[in-house]
This record gives sequence, C-alpha cells and structure tokens, in this order.
Amino acid sequence: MQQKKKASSSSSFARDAFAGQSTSDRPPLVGKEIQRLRQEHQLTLDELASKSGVSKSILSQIERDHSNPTLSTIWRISQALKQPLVDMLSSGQEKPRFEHLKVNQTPVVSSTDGKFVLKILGTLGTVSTLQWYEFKAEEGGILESESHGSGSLENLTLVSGKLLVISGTESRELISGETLRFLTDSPHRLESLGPEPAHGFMVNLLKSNESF
Amino acid sequence: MQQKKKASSSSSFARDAFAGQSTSDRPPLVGKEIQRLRQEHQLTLDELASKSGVSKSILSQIERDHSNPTLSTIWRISQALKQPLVDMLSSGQEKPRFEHLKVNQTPVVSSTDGKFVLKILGTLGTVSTLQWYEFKAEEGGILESESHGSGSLENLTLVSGKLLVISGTESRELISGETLRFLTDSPHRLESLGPEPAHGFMVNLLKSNESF
DNA sequence: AATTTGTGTTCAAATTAATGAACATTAGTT
DNA sequence: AACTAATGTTCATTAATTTGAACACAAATT
Repeated sequence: MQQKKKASSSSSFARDAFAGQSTSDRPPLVGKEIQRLRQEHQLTLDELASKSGVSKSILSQIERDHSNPTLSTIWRISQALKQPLVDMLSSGQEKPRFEHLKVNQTPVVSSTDGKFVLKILGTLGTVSTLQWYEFKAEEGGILESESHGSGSLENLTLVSGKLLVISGTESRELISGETLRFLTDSPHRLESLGPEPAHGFMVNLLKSNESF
Repeated sequence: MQQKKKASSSSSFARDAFAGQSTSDRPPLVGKEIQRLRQEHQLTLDELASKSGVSKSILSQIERDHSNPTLSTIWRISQALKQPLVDMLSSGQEKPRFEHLKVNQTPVVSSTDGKFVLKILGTLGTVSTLQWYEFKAEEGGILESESHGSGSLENLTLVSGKLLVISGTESRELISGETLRFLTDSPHRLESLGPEPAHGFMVNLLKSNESF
C-alpha cells in the first residue's frame, strides 16, 4: 500500500542492524552483552533457549544484532541469565558525564489558568540514597567536594546567577534557569561567577545503580 | 530433557497483555510510565509520534499495554522524551512496599569564606522513585494533585512568596524560606497567596522504604 | 445545534520478529 | 580419515508488531 520509507530511523534489520550509526543514534546493541553473559554461564544456545523459552534461532540472531528483539523477548532472556534487564540494556550505552538541560528543555506543567507553573527538573527510578539542597553563593564563592563514589549523580538547577561546574576534567557554565546533571565519582567544584549571587537547588543521588 | 512450554509463553498480546501475571512473571509494563512522561511533556500522541518516528497507533497501544514493543521502538520513544531508556523500563519493575517516614534536621553548611552557603533540605535512604520540580505561581495560582499512593512524601521549599498547602483535611501556610514535608497519599493542593509570585522547589518521594 | 478542531482508538495491509526443522560447521572419538 | 556429537546458522512458516488511514469522541467555535 504505502511505501513509506522513514529515511532517518528506519529500523531495517534486514542484515546488519543500525550499521554506521553512533551509539547515541541507535538502540543499545545488546547482542554482545547477551552472548557474553550466556558464555559466562556456560550455556549453549540450545540450553539458553530452553531456559528462557526463546527459540535458539532468534537468540542467534539477537546475539549478532540481526534482529530487533521485543521487550518480552529481552525480558525472558534476562530472567534466564539472572541478569537485571536494565543492566543488560545499559551495558553498551555510553554515559555522558554531563547532561545539560537548557531552559526550554525542561518539561513544564501548568495549571489550566496558567498561573501555576511546574518545571520538572528530574525523575529517577531506584535510588539508594538521596540528599537535596538549596544553595546561595556570592560572586567568587566556591564549593569543593570530594568524590561521592561510583554511580553518584548530582542534579543542579540554577535559579539565578552564573555558575561554573567542574567535574573531573570537564566543566560547564550554567546560567539562570538551566539544569545540569553530572557524575560525582571524582572531586568536583562549584564556583559562582557573579556578578549577582548564584542561587539554586541540588539533588544528590548516591550509589545509584542506573545510568542516566 | 525437559520440555519447555512455549505454547503459553508466546506473549499473546492479542488484547490484554500479560493479564493475570504477577510483576515478576512478565516484562515490565512501560505503558503507564510512557503515558505519564508524554503528558508531563505536554505532548499529544501525534506530536510524540512525529518527534519519535513511531506511529501514533502503536503509541496508543503501547501506552495501554496492548502491544509488546521492540527494543528499537522503546528506544525511539525514550529519545523523544529525553528519558533514559533504563529508567523507563525499571519504573514498573518492583513491587511497591510502604514504610513510615520520619522527619530529620536540615543543617546549614558554608564554605570557609562564608561566600557559599548550602542549606540541606533533606536526606533520605533507599528510595524507589523520585521526582523533583521547580515551581512558580502567581497570586491565585493553584496546583491540584491526585494521591500519589500510600507512602508518598512531598518536600516543598518556598524560596519566595506565600503558599497555602492543603493535604487531606489539614492545611499549612508557608512563607519565604520555609520547608514543608507532607504525605501525599490523598489529594492535595497548593495555592499561591501572593501578592508576590510564589517560587519554590519540590522533591517527591514515592514508595520509600526507609525512614528519614 | 451544527461545525470544526483536536485527541485518542480501531482497522486492513505491510513489515518484521519468532518458531521449528533443516543445514552447516566445528570438535571430539574411533 | 571417517564417523559422531555438539554447536551455531539459515530456511520456510507462523505469529505479532508497526504503519497510515479511517473512525469515534469530546471540546471548542461559529
């Protein structure tokens, strides 16, 4: 009927899935990870097939990324391998150190009369430990922090002023209204650039087991 | 050799997906989570369809868990919603367990030169789900919220303005700089009393299982 | 009321994932 | 080598997802 070719994101798994796309332009490639786990468990395709209820032919194709598995299939495989589903999917995903949300990228919900505006600064699933703060810093004010351990994530929203954030070797400059998420697995530092005082909020997630 | 039954596990999504299976017997139900995110972003099915490249008909079915999406599809949706894929999948994974919550102190920490002041608004242990917001509301602005379920706790800090908070049968009036924590296991309502606009910050904890 | 507009849901067709059997390929044994 | 067993890949078929259009439904406008 229609020959609609989605040019951009046509998930054509005909042969080689997502060939030539960078890691951030395509779904995570779970194939190698699944194969690694299967071999770690010393299972053959036949064995994993009978354990998971997924046919070995499709297992073979998924491991070579020649198929685009359904959620149900991935889930059954992860169960058979006793592996949390999210770990399997996040394996190949690169974790950006910073996620910088510009002012207009923050989802907004407002009341019907438009008088009440709610900006959603962040959402996260399972978190082990959590702290949140408000901060104010005059020009030149500096906050130095040690590493909070691997997997720790800081979420900073600047209400007013200008702020320089340095984490590891990278740095970002935040202006009023922006939100920055960054890993705090290394020492980091906040510095108010002024001239007006920096004012903002922070939400600190420790020992998070999820990438973002 | 044991015969794995595949007849029934053939993910029959004909109508109601995975009906009658417990949370640990079936893939995560991403439908409600996707719908929640879409509405937070104030997108219609049409808009999300064009943003993500996924047809709106399948979006509709996925939101109602009438379809078993492929990895590629879930990924394209998560990209359009700027939501980490793993968060979307882990949302419905675990059963909620409810615990009581206690309130603790909120000390102030400042840098040696006193230029950087950090006010600790809250600390919490293991949390299942977490959201945080910034809000601004003109005089008369009202935010009505449904119950977030038993064990849900909202932490509200007012930066400026005056705010009336009603939860269940109780109410409190907040002035600039104050923090209020309250249970959101019943419908609740925020109202800006003016005259200056109310501005503040909220942290929303769902299904916490450790007191704080 | 009638019309238009917006939003979400079904419908038939096309594409693609999943299955079981047949095939290919390697490794081990006689 | 030849045979066999084990493992992984490919092949036809079936079953399910995905799609675009048509369809309901509600809300707003005329």
